Amino acid sequence: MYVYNYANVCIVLWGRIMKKSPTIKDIARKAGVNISTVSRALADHPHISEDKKKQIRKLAADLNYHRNDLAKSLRVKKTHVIGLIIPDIQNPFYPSITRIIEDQAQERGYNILLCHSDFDPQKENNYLSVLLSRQIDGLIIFPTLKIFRNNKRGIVAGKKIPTVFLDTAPLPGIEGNYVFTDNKHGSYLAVKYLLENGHKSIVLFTSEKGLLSSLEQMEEGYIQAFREAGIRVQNKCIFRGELEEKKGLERSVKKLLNKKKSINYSAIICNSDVVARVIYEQAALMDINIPDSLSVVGYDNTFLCSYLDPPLTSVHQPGDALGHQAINILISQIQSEIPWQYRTVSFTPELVVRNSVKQNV
Amino acid sequence: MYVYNYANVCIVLWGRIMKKSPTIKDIARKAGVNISTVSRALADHPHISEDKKKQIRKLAADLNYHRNDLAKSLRVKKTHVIGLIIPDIQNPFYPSITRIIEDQAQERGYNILLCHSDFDPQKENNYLSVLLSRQIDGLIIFPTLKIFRNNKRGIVAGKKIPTVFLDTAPLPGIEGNYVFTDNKHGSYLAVKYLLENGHKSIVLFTSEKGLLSSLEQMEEGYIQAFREAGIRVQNKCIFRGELEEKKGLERSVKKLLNKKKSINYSAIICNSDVVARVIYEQAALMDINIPDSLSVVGYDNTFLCSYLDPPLTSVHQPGDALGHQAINILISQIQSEIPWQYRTVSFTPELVVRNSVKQNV
DNA sequence: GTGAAAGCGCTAACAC
DNA sequence: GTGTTAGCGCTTTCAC
Repeated sequence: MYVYNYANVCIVLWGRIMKKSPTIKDIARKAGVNISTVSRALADHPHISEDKKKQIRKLAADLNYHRNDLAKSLRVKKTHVIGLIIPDIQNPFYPSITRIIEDQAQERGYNILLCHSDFDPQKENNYLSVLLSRQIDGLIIFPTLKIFRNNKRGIVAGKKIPTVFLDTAPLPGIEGNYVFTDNKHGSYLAVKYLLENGHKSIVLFTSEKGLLSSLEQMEEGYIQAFREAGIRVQNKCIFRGELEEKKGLERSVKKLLNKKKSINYSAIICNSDVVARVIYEQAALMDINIPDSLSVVGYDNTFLCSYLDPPLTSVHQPGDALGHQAINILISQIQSEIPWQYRTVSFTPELVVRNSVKQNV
Repeated sequence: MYVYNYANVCIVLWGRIMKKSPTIKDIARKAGVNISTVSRALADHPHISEDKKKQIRKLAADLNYHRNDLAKSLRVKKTHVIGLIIPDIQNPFYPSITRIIEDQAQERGYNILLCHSDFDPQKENNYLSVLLSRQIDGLIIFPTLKIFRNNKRGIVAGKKIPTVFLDTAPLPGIEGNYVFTDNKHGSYLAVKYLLENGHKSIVLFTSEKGLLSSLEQMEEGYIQAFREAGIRVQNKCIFRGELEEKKGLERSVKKLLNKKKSINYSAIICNSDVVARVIYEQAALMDINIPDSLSVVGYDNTFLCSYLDPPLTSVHQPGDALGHQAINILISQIQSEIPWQYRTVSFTPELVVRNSVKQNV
């Protein structure tokens, strides 16, 4: 590719003459004023005469001028870009959160860099590194727990970028804003409901230990509900599957359903509606009837619930509210001119009963 | 906010001493070399001795150095950022496309700025302007048709940013890459299938004239199918609803269903599965049975289809393939060192038959 | 193999 | 009210 600079106006590219993007310098030359005057006029600075402002704005429009935000950001040390790291936009829990975050951000002059982590600490770390290089003003993340262990004095902590941790209970010693659902209570509700309906052997579908705060919390709630009922929890009823990718999830679900012969559980509590969906699919293939021979409780209460057959009983997480809080808190911190007091917002989940649990076993 | 620069190492902020992000200058000073040496070492330039490289890399890691990409981008005139403008991530057609685009981009060193247009030309324009200011290297957009009329010599065209137009048949005189489904054929298939099943009065649910290329195409296919069958199309069978926002869509659907008494149509062809879903919802409220008193054909063949009751017959659009093509073409153009030959890729849709159409009327 | 220096486009402190 | 100028952090050309 051959590029020649020609009088600061054109570039000869591939033999064709193309316009170089105009800069304030070009506008200044045409208007016969200094570049700082242009800069001020376009920023609607008070001490510039209205005439000049009008003239300069017209010139800018005529030239199809667009400010180079890179230069501005480099200078003022603010990018108005927010990094958003979610597990996977294809999980129906995330689109509404993403949409709300983007809408609010846009309204307040920020843009969103979208990243998918798949709950994979390594992907998460890579993105974090990229986002820091890009000088994001703030970060919203559904973090794995490893991020805290690996990066305590590392990426997030070291750079002190305003951060909202979503779906994570506060971690001792880690400063940051936390917005989450009380997942301990969520699983507690699910277990309690199942126990009340006579279920005894209830599996909790979760992941490898120490992956996600929300899952650790769910385990606690699960255990607590049993304890309150005076029932001992068997270790094998906590099932650790692979959540990271679709194939892995299917494999795990198959494995779990095969175990039904040995451990005769009657119900599964999932950590998301997506897991429940896979259970429905695999159960159908194995001729296991839901809810007659297997009860299922989902998590998130996404619109999948009403479309599944039978409709899925699920623990409602207020996705919209989580997104709202996250973006508002983040922008507040970014724009705060006084020392920031970190916020923790938690929501209480509710059980939404549909028809995937067998009554009065 | 009071900020003091102190020896280029620390900043006193809100009374606390905070580390300023280290720059290559800091590394250079510590290593006792010139900043250009550091720059070269970190870029793995060939003419730097291995010893120095090692030393400098270690120093960078120790300082938790992250290159300032703003400065780099400003200098090299490449941001490695791609703008993605989609209507709404909450429509289940878009998450998989988005995911694929982001994945491929990330793999090749690009990041995605996510924008929601809601098919609103004004929002679209605003985002375009923002993205240009941000100096994106490329753009993927589901455009409204107005963009072409308003910006022929304007935003997109004027700046010559590599662009992939998604879901739009090529527009005469507008250069760019086009990736789309042959929606003319899609609606043709739907009408043909309905006619074969004895339906006579078939409504096409579309939007205001001239909003989207895909909808204009659908109209053509719709008309063609009738013409081939020797049936005259009545104007009132092309229904123009509001797609932009949820409330508007519901209102339009209600209006259309109310018309069933006057125009006794037996089937509706939707321009998306989401529209079909709203029809299902409203029909249920109005005690209209699907498919007995109303047949519905969806569009996109998203996973909604199998979850709706009865399962929705829908025209399949290969979302994944669209996303794949779009991002690959875009990055190819961005990285091309020779004059770019614009590409047009179209996919042929298929009708996926389920149970939402009454047979042999 | 390494250093010196220019400059990307912009803002803002300082001058008048 | 407007001009001059330094400098954000980086890459890259040109010396040596």
